[in-house]
Amino acid sequence: MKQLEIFKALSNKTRLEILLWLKDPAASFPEQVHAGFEVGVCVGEIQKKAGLTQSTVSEYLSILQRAGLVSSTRVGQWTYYKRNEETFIELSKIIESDI
Amino acid sequence: MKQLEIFKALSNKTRLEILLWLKDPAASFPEQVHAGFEVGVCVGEIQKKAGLTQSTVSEYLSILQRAGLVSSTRVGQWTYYKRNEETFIELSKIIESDI
DNA sequence: AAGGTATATCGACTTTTTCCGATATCCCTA
DNA sequence: TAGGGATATCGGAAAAAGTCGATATACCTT
Repeated sequence: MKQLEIFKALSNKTRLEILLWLKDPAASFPEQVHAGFEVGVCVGEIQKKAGLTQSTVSEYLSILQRAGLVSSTRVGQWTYYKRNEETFIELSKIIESDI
Repeated sequence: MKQLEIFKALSNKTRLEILLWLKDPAASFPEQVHAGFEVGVCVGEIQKKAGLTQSTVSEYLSILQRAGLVSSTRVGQWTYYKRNEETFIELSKIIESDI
């Protein structure tokens, strides 16, 4: 686990918000037409909620993904992102003992 | 607890190293002449070990302090910094449940 | 095959962070 | 109270991150 990359990914207000939204997609986003929330939430929905441009949000999601905090699944023309809970658990342990 | 500020403070290689060194000062620094390690480690020792300028290290320490990760004690002309373990514990809990 | 929609990538500009040298402040001792 | 040592603060140059609009790519539908 590359802690530094994770902390950098978490050092941005919008990215922290995205992670929170993804914690409870049903509460945070309107119903998705093309897939249930099990696969995650598509970029477009996240973008609308974040209020930044499509390119910025896409970039943010790949920063979160490179840090291992989310993972993505492509389904048709949509890419769905969801949280990677194992990374959060690992991170919490690292903070308890390795930092 | 201001998570964003904490994550920013942790987003730097040298600052992470400093926190690690402060975890076991006796193993990381030469014996201090003017005080035992209970009060912390003085800026000069940290600076030597970090290999950056005095001003940079002083600045880094205050970033860590503003984030609540370390605290300082002035004794004579020395300022001793030590870890604030409660913040690390809190942070680990926040990651488990609030992020 | 063509057009449309969703996402990713690129290039540019702005803002923030990194890190330095110089200087100021604080405190000790002669 | 003057000089010296330790730390803090200031101002700036360079590098990185934030953010955008434009364009490319991928895929779906007709």
